[in-house]
Amino acid sequence: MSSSTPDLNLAQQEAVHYLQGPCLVLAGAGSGKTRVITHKIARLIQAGLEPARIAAITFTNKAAAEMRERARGLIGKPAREVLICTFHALGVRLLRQDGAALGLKPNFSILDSDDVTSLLKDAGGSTDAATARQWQWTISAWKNQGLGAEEALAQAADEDARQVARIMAHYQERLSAYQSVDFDDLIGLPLKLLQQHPAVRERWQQQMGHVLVDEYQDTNATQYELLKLLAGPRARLTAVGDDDQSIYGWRGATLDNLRRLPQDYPTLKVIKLEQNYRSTSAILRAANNVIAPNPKLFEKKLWSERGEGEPVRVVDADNEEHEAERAVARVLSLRAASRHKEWKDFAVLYRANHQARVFEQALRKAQIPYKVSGGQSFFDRAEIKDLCAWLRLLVNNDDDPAFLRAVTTPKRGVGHQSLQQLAVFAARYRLSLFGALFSPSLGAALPARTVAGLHEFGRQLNDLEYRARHAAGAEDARAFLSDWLKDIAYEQCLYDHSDSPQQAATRWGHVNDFCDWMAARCGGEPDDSGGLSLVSARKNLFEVVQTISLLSTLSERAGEQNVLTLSTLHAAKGLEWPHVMLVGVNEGLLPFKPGEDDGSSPTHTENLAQRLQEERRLMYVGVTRAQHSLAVSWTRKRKKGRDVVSAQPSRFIAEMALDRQTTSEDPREKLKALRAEFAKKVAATALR
DNA sequence: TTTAACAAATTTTTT
DNA sequence: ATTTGTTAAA
Repeated sequence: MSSSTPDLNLAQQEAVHYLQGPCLVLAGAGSGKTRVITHKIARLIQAGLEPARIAAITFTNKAAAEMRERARGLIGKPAREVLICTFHALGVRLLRQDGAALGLKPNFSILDSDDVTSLLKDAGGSTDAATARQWQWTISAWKNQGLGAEEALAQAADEDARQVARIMAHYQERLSAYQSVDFDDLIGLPLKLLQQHPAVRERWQQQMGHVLVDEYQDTNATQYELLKLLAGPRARLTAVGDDDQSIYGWRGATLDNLRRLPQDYPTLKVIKLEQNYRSTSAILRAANNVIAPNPKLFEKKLWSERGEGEPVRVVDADNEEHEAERAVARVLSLRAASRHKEWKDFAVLYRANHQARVFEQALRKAQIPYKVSGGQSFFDRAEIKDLCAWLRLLVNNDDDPAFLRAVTTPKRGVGHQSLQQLAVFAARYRLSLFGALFSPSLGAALPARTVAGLHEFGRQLNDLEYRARHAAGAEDARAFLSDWLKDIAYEQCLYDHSDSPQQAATRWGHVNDFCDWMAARCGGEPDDSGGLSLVSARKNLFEVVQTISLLSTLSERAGEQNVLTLSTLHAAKGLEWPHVMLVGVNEGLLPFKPGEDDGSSPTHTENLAQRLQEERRLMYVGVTRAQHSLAVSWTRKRKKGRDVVSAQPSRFIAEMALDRQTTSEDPREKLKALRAEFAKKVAATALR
């Protein structure tokens, strides 16, 4: 156990030692909030609370993994019993345990975003994926406000909204038929559960001795309600957050939660962490300047003892390619300046995922190793989704979206036409697609060849399910998985469908990574359990499968590689690097301009101002990621759709109020000047 | 009716 | 560049 006088500053100590009631810690960027949370966990244990009764809630798996690691470093073994997980993982836990009260079986499936899109396409009778996405977005927003289909219909403003509300009703019917939930349900349903079932609520409140929330400013309305219920009447709650780093408004996060906390909890203790341990004063000054125009919810001023440091650089480039070249040049020159710098000391941050591409090319050309974080996740790969569909179907036979994917991989002569017919058949008899496979009257409804294919699929599945049920522990799981892959000849399938043999090999490699990872998890790896293993040890394959949808990265250890990081600003939150380059800081891109708004969403001026504030916070987050050096770059031209348009530097660059001489000159210009001079000389000598 | 090959359109941020 | 929708061949 840690000593009672940890090396914390006064504010941090106060936050850690205040156990009398609800507590809000306003933790500025780089002020050591993870440190405060882990020390507070230690303090709670020291004060006699059982580790298993402490919950620390984060937003991302990465944050949860880091906190778990730090807690273990500080507290040792008891840390393993502390529930450290994401909001969504907590929701899963609640629903697995008590979801029956809502008519949800413990083996329910979690649909990923793509499943939801295609489900909505189907439920709403749309051929257009873009409209389905729109619906998805609207429905998600409703759910995040705690609205169901009926309420949404009742309060819908126009016919459009009413139509989406009706589609939502269909969608919900499908979800319950499939025994499936979407991401928003993982918060909304647990909330409903605790609201409507007092016995369950009291049991969970009893269980929760103290709840700590990380990144509190990112909570949405339903998450806040859930938190309040979990913390219970005695409000054993520590919320840690920073209003200036609220960048998830588009996902339903609302700063109202920060505003309401002092009102809902009159005894709330508010503690500000204002000392920054991360950045130099030059960087911090730029950050403070950027955020200054925003209205303040809580007044706070960050300061640091790290010295003035290098001035923040502004870099201009002709276009994206040139910008990438200059970024690479900067990395190389910084690295040359001191031989101690490693690749992992550098990060390139940008607004949107697609901006990564140019930088990837430039880095590859310069042979600089890199990783892209915040891009598409490992589990979004087609080959992994194929396998997950099979596994999901094994766990939950009612999971029709999984069925549709699994039945066509590998191809077995059953195409969409047949599946359409099967769906009609299943709907008539109120069966799941899987259930319909074994109906005796199926033969009358579908052609014999198709039925044969379907039966073969069903037989395979039954066989697999039987074997999977008995697979526990790493060795069993590994054996099961490789048998299965052999059974369905998946490797062959990959080679048939890939463009090139080496692409197939890469994919097969992914599949093997996936299997290794699954097996490791079945063996009860202590490392990354997604917060779902109270009693780790050996796990059944089924238990592991159920948590996959929540994950994005395969191993949290990827961060330990010595490579440069490319990341979106959103994905960069909570991280830090010695040298950061903020790229594409252009008007229209960093204060993002929604493009031509075709009147589909009425944009109020008030809304627009809020959007700008959030963009500013995003810039603030980017600036505050840097420890020693920061460069901000923009391009004079940028691609907009197919054509190239001229572009302006972001207003945020001016707002940083940097000294004028910090603008670095382009080495190419220097070279050009030298050449010109040389040419003049040559011309002069030639004249003689 | 299925599948593979081909043309076309599309990008803010994520659990 | 990737991914969806369309068309032609098997």
